[in-house]
Amino acid sequence: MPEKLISLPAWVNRGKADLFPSVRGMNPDQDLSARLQEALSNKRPLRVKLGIDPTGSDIHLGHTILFRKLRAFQDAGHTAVLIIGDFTARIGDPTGKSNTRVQLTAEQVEANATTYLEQLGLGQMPEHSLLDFSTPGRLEVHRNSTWLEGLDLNYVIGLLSSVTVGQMLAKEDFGNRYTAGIPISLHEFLYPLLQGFDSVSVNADVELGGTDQKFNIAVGRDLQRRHNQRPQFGLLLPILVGLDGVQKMSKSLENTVSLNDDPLSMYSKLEKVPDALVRDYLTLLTDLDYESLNVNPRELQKEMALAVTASRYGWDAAKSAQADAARLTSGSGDVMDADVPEVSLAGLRFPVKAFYLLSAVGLCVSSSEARRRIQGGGVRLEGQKITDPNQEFLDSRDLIGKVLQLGKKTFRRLGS
RNA sequence: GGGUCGGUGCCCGAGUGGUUAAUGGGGGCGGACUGUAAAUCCGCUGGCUCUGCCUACGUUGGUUCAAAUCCAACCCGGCCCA
Repeated sequence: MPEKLISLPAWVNRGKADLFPSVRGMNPDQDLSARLQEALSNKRPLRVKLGIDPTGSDIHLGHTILFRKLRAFQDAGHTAVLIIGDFTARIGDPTGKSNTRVQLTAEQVEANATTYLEQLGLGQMPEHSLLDFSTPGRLEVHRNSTWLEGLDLNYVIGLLSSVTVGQMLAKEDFGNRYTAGIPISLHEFLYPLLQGFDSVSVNADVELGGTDQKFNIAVGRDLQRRHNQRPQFGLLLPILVGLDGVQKMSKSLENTVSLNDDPLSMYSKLEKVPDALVRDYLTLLTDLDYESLNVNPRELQKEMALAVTASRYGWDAAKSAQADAARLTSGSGDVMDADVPEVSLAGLRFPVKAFYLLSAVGLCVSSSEARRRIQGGGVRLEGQKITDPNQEFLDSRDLIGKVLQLGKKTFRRLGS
């Protein structure tokens, strides 16, 4: 053993759930550290692929752990290859129940893609940008319709022949659904193949994904081999558990922190994350070192919330969000100068009843719900509990500038 | 294509002619407690500027004073057979 083994850099390892292949040795096809070494000596950056499905318009913290890893590769001099799954999104992945399958139009998909890129930092101030958009050679953005749209049937059949039904059913979620009698549409079998074909199309060296992507990324390796490419490495990161502390962070489960949340909401949500999650959030969403931090669980929550908010909005904004959160929930009613999201009262006809105000302002989705909230004792105006849903406010001057509170964590400042 | 079972509120799941906006559980939300947590306890959980009105049990029609409950057709799914 003349050469000594190189170890994987810390920035690759941080938060890593799985890496394959990961045979320790000098072989750059089997050992990612050797591949990184090779890239360095050949001065040929690796092509690191990450695919996103523009099915929604919001990026949440669950997505950002992948983007952070992608950014780490960029910062180490490699090329981030971002694939917008506009083609696949248009078809609509019918996972789960069949009746809610939403067909997105090309326009919707395009609009989503645009807002995604903006949230990732396109055209934003570089210092809080998730990805590096400005350094030449560090980012490629592709839409997979470019190569998927024109695929002919012969070719598709060829793709299909490369995987067996048994292999598909061995995939955990297909297998579970199959045995549970939950419908699987045939075209869902096409998804892993199309995603794999993306890897071929961009000649990826590494593909990033959540742990649920192992199968798809492995299919990509098979297809690359069939196309005489060097198969990619799969670098898997954990699926972030959402605010409920149980299920994965997902918009449909309403347990997300969105990148677009204002600093106060972001901080407030994060500082009450279940204790068991704080460590994961710290390692996956910040650069802080867990071991070096305060051991008091409450303080840990706060430090984590502060750091995550800061990574998005900067330390000043995060600190003032923290201060506002403390003031708003202390119950002192000292709420006057807190930086609370403002809602306009324009368009309201006075006199206005309390429950109507609540729904008009968007704090409750329906006026029936607003009535219930008030009857349940969860609504305050300027710290003062409102008890009668039919309480009337005669003039907008009675309301403007005041803070309306729903429950413990939702606040709106009433503006003109 | 044939047989068979099934489609109920955010989810699961009762209800098989009449106080049924529809039992129960989960989840969610609000309150108390607390660390703004967990656990626990209590309440709420279709819509409507609401003492009343409206819409709901796959869809559409029908029977009936009255249907989620009966009938018909259709749509969708599971399983078995081809």
